[in-house]
Amino acid sequence: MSANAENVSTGAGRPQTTNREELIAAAISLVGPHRSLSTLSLREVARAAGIAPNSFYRHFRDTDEMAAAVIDEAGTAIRHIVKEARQRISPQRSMVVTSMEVFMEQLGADDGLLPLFLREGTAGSEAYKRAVEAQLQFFEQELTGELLRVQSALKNTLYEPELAARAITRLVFAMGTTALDTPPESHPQLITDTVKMIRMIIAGAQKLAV
Amino acid sequence: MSANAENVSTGAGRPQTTNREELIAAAISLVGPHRSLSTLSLREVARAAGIAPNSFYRHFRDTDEMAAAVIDEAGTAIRHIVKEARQRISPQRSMVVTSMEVFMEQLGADDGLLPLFLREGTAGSEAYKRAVEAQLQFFEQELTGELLRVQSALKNTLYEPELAARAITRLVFAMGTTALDTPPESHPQLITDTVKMIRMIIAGAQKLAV
DNA sequence: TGTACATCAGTGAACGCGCGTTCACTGATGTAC
DNA sequence: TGTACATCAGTGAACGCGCGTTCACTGATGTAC
Repeated sequence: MSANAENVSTGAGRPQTTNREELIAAAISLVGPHRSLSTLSLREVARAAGIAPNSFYRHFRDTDEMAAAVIDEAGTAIRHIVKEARQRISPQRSMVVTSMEVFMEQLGADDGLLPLFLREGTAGSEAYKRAVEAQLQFFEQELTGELLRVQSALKNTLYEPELAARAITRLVFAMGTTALDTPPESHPQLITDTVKMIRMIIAGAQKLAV
Repeated sequence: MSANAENVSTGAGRPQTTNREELIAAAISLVGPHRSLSTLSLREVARAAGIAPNSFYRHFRDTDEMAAAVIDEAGTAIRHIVKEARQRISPQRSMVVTSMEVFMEQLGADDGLLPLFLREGTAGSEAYKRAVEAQLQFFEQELTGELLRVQSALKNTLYEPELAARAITRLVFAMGTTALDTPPESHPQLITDTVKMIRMIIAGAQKLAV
């Protein structure tokens, strides 16, 4: 996906003054928190990146290929964020609350990668949706493991832990999508609400296991 | 919203051979289960309805106004479906299972109104999203009432019933959106999974109430 | 009953616009000799 | 060190297309007289 991402000089040729990364950045800044990638025009992206429209073809076959690269980048970035978030989790702080905080933090982050990701999972072409779905399943697996670890430490068992993880993941993403369209003042309330919902799911999975 | 919906003859004039309803129907058939209303062009809709492009203006100010009418219609239709579904609920059949069945039935229905509704709630303009959000809150209220009724009959109490209703609603819509992009063979599995998730939420709300 | 008229859905032609895409070209670079 | 050359990102001009929108027009109808 990123064979051409580095400014490699293999042999000869005029060096790139614009590269794929810059076009991707231009695309991300253009879509902002509310537009969909599929509404971007080639000329618009080229304009934002400061190149002639036809120069776009030096980097991508078409806008679909660029959109795939953008989603790829967003997925990578989000995986990295999740990894980082896991290191914030400590015995003192609830995993659920910490994760939600990180999630909402990222919703408002300047790079806008999480909003982009949430959006393309529901709008966007088949290919985008598949990319997002793959990431979601990755999160679900991680969360399943995390749930089992915590619960077994507490000597609890869970009913269908994969389903519980799936419910939590989908719910959080749904609430996150809602948050995109509500003012930031309402976000703390949204977080506490979502945390309560997650607690219901976990409590229910415990209860049904008995 | 539907002042001109009937073929009223007030005074005089050439009678309509095409009306708003036909344009709305054309729009619905064009978007199908996967396209978004916002990608429809005026000319495309006019073509599908068999009128000249400029005739479109006899019925709607622009495509946005038509889209609003489409969502309005979808909302009305879905409210009607919900009402009908409630009559299928009996002491013998679980409310949760019955509702999910109706929901999935509508996902595959020919008119495609529910898919349209799910889609515009996440894609689509601000105005569409507000329309969908309003319907969602309506569902949540209904479900809260339903939950309280059933649980009090069972001598149970619930922790934050509104939140439980909200979690269930959002989860069902999220799973429904997923179902739109998966083959029908996988739908039975999706239904049983979603039913289990709903049971977790209800069980959790019961447990946390103690 | 007959006629003039207002109403109004629908029309064909035309407009300017942004779009994706193509073409032949430029010119800076690293490499081979 | 100098020169010829292959490479390749970037360019300006041009294309045909579908779009939203406007204009002046048509013609079927119900109503007033």
